[in-house]
Amino acid sequence: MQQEYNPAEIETTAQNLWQEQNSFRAVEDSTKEKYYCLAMFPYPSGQLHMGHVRNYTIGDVISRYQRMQGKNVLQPMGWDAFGLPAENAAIKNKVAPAAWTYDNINYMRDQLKRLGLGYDWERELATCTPEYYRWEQWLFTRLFKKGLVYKKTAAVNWCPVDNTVLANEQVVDGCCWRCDTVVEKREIPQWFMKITDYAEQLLEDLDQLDGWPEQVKTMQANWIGRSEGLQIKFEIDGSDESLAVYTTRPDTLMGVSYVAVAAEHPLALKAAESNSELHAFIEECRKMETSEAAMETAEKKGVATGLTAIHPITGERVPVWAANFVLMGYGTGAVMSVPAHDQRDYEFAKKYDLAINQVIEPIDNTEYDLSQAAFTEKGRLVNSQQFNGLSSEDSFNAIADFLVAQAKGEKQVNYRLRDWGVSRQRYWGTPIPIINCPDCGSVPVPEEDLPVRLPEEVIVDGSGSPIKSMPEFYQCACPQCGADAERETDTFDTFFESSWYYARFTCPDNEEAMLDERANHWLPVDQYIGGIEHAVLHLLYARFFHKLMRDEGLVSGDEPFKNLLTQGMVLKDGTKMSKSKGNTVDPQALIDQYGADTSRLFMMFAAPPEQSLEWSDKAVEGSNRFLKRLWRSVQEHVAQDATPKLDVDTLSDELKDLRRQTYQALTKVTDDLGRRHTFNTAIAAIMELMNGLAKIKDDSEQAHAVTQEVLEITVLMLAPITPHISHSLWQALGHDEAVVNVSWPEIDESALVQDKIELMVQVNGKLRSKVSVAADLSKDEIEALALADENVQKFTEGKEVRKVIVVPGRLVNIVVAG
RNA sequence: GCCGGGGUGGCGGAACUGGUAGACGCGCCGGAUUCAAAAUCCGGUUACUUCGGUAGUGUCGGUUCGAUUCCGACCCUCGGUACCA
Repeated sequence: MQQEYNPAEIETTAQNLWQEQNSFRAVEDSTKEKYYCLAMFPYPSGQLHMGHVRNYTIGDVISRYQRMQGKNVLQPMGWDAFGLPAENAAIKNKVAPAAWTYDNINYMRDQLKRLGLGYDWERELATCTPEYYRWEQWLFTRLFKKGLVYKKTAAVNWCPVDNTVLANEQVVDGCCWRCDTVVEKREIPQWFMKITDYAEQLLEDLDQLDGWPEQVKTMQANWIGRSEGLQIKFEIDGSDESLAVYTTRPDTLMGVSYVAVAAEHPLALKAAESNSELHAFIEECRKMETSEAAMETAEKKGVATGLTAIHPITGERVPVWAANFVLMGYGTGAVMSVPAHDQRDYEFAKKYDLAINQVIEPIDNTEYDLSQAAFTEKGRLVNSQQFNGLSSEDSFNAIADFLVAQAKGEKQVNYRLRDWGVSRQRYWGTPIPIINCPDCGSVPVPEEDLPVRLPEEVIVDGSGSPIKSMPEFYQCACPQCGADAERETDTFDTFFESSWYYARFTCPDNEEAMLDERANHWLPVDQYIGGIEHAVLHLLYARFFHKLMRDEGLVSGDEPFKNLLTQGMVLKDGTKMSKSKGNTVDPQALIDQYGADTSRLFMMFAAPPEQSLEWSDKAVEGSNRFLKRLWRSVQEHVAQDATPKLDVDTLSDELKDLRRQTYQALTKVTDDLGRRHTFNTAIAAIMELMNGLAKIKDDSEQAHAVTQEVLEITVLMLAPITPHISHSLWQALGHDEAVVNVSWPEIDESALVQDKIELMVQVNGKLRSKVSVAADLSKDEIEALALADENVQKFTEGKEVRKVIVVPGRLVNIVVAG
């Protein structure tokens, strides 16, 4: 069979066979080691984008490789189907979000199949179906009864013209993205999950995650932000009220020159009633965005409230200011300010002419000049009465003891992590299963009434969620007292759905329970793969959910994801490819033109998986060329006579070298695919091997036998990456068994033995020569050989040899004087 | 602002534990093949050079026999920043 490489044909053939044989159906089997490989499921936005192709190819390469290693592999796929884009599409195209979403799923499922990804499609799930979301409604009501969820008011972005809540993404430069109106903050009641109850565990258990990248663990630890400090009470002069502040630097307490409260702080609001300047300032702060980046980069502003606080130790009177950099939702909504030792307080004090009192001096007795910047390091206390002379560290306890004794303060562990607000004032999400009764308050929907179904036949027009004006949805009877009541019309944050789907994949068909014993069979996920942009939020919420499910007795482990691979972004024009930015490239054209194998090979070859990949539609040709060359090599090889038996003892040096090169490549590819996940270097090694094979001009029988071996190993090494062409070529090489069921090749150690090695010779760190030596030569012999080398002597002649460094198997460095 | 990445030829990248900087691929240049072209194959390709070498991995400095790799300061860029997913 001598024919052209025709990807469309061979890819269809291979995919049909996998489907007929149910090759990727995962069945629980206690006799084989399980391997659960999961790539983050997609939002069904319409078409696959390059980020998906990259993500799912990585997952498929790892899955197929582990399968060849003999593991029982589970690789499922589903749809993160609730979310904002469906509502935007609904407004734009006048289609219901459900219909739009299901259409997208159908289209994208075909695209995934066309890429030859080995999923167990029997486990497919979509989070927008009641069969899925009923279980998170169920869990929520359980957590409600445990006291792990609660309601409180929190700020949202509000567009006063559209009369709707805006996501941060919908706020552009402080204005509504649709009508350009200045966005306001509005406080509304919302549901929260007590993730802070799990802060300590979420932090501590990071230590269990050996298979996670350090950077992700660091980001999560910083996000949780555990700190030890003091909560300190300041009395308000001439009032019964007091003000609590939290500080991690109680050593600077004696340098407090003012106290700052959030604009929405009750004290500020009260003072504003008789202070028009303060009132105006609070109004101005209401026009601020809610995002952290916007708040932190905004100009620091404040207004004196006219109130005075009493210093808990000195009794000194200090002013209370309202400031835009103090956040009501964080800590106590008030901070003590020490301009001499905090840079932000320093700048604020300079701006508003407030006192700057030094109370810490450098430990090395140098003078610190406070005229330019705050002294923020730790040191020794001065101007601090009875605490003078103590170090910052020692004063922590001394000041804490003093305040505790006087009931003016206490030690406190604080977290930067805030409770998770899960309410969204949107339509396309899971209805929050709560009924609001005028008498009983918030009542969870009883288990037998679940799921609370989201009506799917609706019209979305941008004026808010349609279910908020659907009495047939929200009117109901209180499950406790039977009185007329109203259902919650808010829906869950879509992170809710994506926080537990990995577990549901183990038993998506269970209609009686959220999870069953199959969860403990497959979990934890052995390899999780997804974008680095999920390093904190999604991955932290999923870890939190796992612990919630564990404490409900649904799963047994502490952590959901054993190993994590954070893939870099696919960039276009230097920035993240995303639908919202409109810079996506449709991979369909790529697949149509070159086939799935070329697309997969290119994505894996272009960059290592953790790095970002700048898209270039020109650079695909090379990958295609390589596959065509491989195809031709195999066809030319099999066109010859039947392959004779390999006799390794009679091989020429050239053929021995080729075999060594082959098994060196296999060693590298095994390590690159299995451990390092550097698919680009694995592919480079395979290409090098093919280049090596092409150089052999030997048509002896033994050359033919070695070629057969080289090609078989090459086809198997490529099978996880380019499964279709490997399927076809494996058959061409004379095998009946489908390559999808073949094991990873064994390394022939005897082929790797090398008796001569090449050493680099440096003089003063500069490469001057290379010597070929026997592999077992001693250090002294190597040194003598290097010193005697002609090229080396040119640089050592007449100079004193001070030192010779021999690095076995690598190099010799001769250090000479002058 | 804060947290975490990244910066190496014309381009994507390699160098895994401090030991040959530029593997592999793209592009480009030259050659073979062809009536010609495409495709394919072969060779070359960091810069400078007096052809001996010299310089060179964002910038500046340090540690070391030896630094892309470790340390310090800085610049640029990307991701996240709690309602995009």
